[in-house]
Formats: sequence, structure tokens, C-alpha cells
Amino acid sequence: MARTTPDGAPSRSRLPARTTDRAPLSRPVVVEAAIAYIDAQGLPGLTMRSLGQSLGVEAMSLYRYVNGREDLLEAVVDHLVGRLRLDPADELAPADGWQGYLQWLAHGVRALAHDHPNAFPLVATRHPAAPWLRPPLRSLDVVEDFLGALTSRGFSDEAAVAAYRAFSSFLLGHLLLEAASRGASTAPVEEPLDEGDADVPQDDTDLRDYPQTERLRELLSQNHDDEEFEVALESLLDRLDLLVSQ
Amino acid sequence: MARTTPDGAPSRSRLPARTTDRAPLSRPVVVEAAIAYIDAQGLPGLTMRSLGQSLGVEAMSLYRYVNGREDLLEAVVDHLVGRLRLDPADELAPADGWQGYLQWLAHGVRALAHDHPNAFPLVATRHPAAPWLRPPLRSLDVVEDFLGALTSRGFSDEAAVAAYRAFSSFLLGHLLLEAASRGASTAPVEEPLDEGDADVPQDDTDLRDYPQTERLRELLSQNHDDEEFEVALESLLDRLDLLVSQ
DNA sequence: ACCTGAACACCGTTCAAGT
DNA sequence: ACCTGAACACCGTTCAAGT
Repeated sequence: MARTTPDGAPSRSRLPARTTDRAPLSRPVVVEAAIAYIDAQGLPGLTMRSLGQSLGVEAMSLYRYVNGREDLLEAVVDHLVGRLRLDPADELAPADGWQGYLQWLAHGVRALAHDHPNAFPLVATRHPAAPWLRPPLRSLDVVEDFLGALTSRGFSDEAAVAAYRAFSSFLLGHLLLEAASRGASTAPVEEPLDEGDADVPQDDTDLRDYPQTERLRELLSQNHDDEEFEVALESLLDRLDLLVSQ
Repeated sequence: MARTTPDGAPSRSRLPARTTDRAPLSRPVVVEAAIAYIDAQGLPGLTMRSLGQSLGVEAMSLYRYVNGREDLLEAVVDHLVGRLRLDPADELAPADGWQGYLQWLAHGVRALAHDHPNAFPLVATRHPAAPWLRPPLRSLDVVEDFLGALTSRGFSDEAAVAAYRAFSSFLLGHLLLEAASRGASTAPVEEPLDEGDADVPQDDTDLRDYPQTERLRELLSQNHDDEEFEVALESLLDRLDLLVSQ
């Protein structure tokens, strides 16, 4: 009764493969479909039912591969963070030292945030599995790489742990803000539902009572994320350098 | 029919004031009740129905004072951030200069995160009203204070805006992590629902394959949030000092 | 083995109706 | 003016039943 109407959206045309021939379901397929859905429609739109629909299947089928919605979101985070592993084949930093590793890692996490701005808040805000894991470097594999890379390159145990904490804070602060501004443009727009009594377009906020903000609005709107990230990263590396040399 | 049983919880004993005499509803009362509820029960538990119950009222009554759930959450954020206003009566920084203001503001936001760890993620992750507002300093009033305080103390326009951005990233990174670790302990525990096939207590994660992490687990579990925050704040102020003096 | 229908206990939200 | 009952369109999740 509730499902008489097909929800308005022409879901059939969105995904060519449907009831007839579709990829066999599996946990990775489900997780990757969830990521694709979040990228395209935003996190709030992801529903067991909508995800099932995007796979040409009823929602209940997903419970074969995923232990409920929370488990699905956890798997999404793990899948995304997984690409931050050190590849042993990569001769990443023979001479670059720990600075090279941290540069590589920082830009890797940043690329992740840029590629999946709607999913990054998940990486950044979900409670990690262990209390000593900190977002966004929230997988044991990545932390193991991190600690090994630093301790094998001159960091004491204490310095490596301190670096892990400082590095996490740095990445979280910068990338969550970047992802938020990018995610806003990607998110599906709300219905305008015209305001009945408004009389003017009012395309920007009214800044009558905020002279400083009004005067600096131009500057505030400019985007310098790239430079700011690089400058702050350099500053952090300089700060960490003090931990090594002492 | 759905409401025959009182949901199990003895809600009557939780809040003494109920159907007989209760505070008259108003928007501030509703918003403060929402904050209290989030503090006590966590964000996921906050529901129009549960909030109504905590006020001794049906959920539908809330729609008189609040424009739906999203509007309620926005009001919660505004209410919390409101306490970061510069009090004109406070003779805060006659001689302390901009460093004194930023110190005051940083510790104010930190106190906010500590007092409301379950609500801080809301402050940190909700899309701000204007694109040039950045969490957690996401109110026009606070930004106006910020820009005025800095430009009147030697910052150029460009430097003041750059400081706003760097300061926001700093606060977000450090305080969201702190709030997450505190919020985890406050959150209402899930039902244990015993695992059928597990054979051992397994009170900590199995770190067999993670030698570095295992070796450093003690260090990783130690909490140095206070010092780390102060050290990073000092470092940021030093960095901003370069913007002023040039 | 894999998927589905039907059902249950929830949500947010609207609106006519009560007092 | 303020609150509520009933209803609607959604959720996540379970489970017996289908193929």
C-alpha cells in the first residue's frame, strides 16, 4: 500500500543493470555501492531501502552481507581509510625520511577528503574502534604504519605517539573544513518552497549590523585552502622536528 | 495503540514536573531542554517525541516553537555558541592585546566542548549559514567580535581573515577529538547482547599482528590533552605573530 | 543459498479538532 | 492560544516463506 507509487524518481533509468542482470551481491559490492551513493546523494539520503534500490534488490537482502546500518557505515569508513596503507612495493622514503612519509600521508588523506567530501565527516566523527585510535587515522593498519615509519626514522616512542596525536588534530581540523565547503555544493538541493512573505531576492545574508564582516566579506569568501594546508603542514613538521632533535 | 506501554523507562521519576505543573513552553525552554537531553542521553536519542516527553508534552506541541527538527538543532548550536560573545563590560584585553583575546576565545570554545561533549559534534559539523562562516566559530556575532578584536590590535584585513581560518582549523581539530573521547564515556551504553561463539572476555583489541601499536599501547592510551592543546595554541599564536609583524 | 513479503516498532510532520 | 489524536509517509530490522 505504501509502495504503490514508485517514489516519483525514475530509478530505473539511473542504474541500467536491474532485476534482469545484476552484479552478484557481496560485502565489498554493497560497501562500494554505499560509497557511490553517499558521493552522489549525500549521507542523509543513504538508507537501507535506497541502497537496496540502487543495487536492484530489496533492503532486506542487504542484511546478508552487512550487520545492520551501523556496521555498513563502519565498513564504509574502513574501506575509505584502507587506501592510506603503505605499499611495501613503493620505495617511498628511502632518503626522504619521516618528513617524506608524513607529506605522503597528509596528501593521501587530503585526496581522500576531496574525492569523498560527503563521506569524510563519517571518517572524521565516528567513534573509533579502540580508545587510542583517533580520526581520521583510525585504522590499526595505518597507525601501525605510522608508528613504524617514525620510530624507524629517529623518533623515540614518546615522540612518535606525540606526533600521531598532533598529526591527527591537524588533518581533522583542516580537512573537515575543506570537506564541509565542498560537500555543501555536492549535496542535493532542498526544495525551494517559496517563502510567502519575503519581498526581495536576498541572495546574501544581511550584514547591516556587522560592519567588520561586511567589509571583509570579499576576503572571507576567497578560497586559499591549498596554500593554507601546505603552510600549516610545514609549520607542523617544523614543530615535530623539535621532538626528534632533542 | 502504540503508546499503550510507557516505553519501559520510568520517565515520570526522571523529571519531577509533569502534566500537573510544568514550566510554560517557549523557544528558549525547548532549546535548553534539547541541550540537556543531548548532554544526558546523547544526540541519537534526541527525537521530537523523546524531547516532548522530557517536557511533559506531546511531540506535536514542539512545532509551535521550533520549525522542525533541523531548526531545533540549528537553534541548539546557536545557543551554545552564543556564550562566546565578547562581553563589553569585561575589560578583557586592555594590555593583553590580540594574544589575550585569542587565548580567552580558545579556552572559551574548549570549555564549551568539555561541558557539552555530545553536542559539540553538532557545532563542529553542521553546515554554517553562510559559506564564509567556519565551524566552530560559526555565528556572525562571534566572527564580528573576532575580526574587530584583531584589526583593532594591529592586524591587517588580510591577516585577520587568515587568522580566523587558521584559528578555526586549530580549534576544530583539537576539540572535536577531545569531545569524541569524552563523549564516548557519556553515551548510553548499548545492550551487550552476548556474542554466542566468542570464548574469551577479550577486554582489549587483539594486537597480535601490530607490534608497534602493541608496544606503544600504554603511551597511546595516556591523555595529555591539556598540554597538547596549550602547546599547539602557543605554536599557532607564534605563527600568527609573523602575520602581524610583517 | 539467496532473496522477498509482511509485519513491528519506531521516526518526522501535518492538520483538523479539542479545551 | 495552546495542546492533542489520528493519520501519513517514511525509517531499521526480523523472520517465516518462497525459489
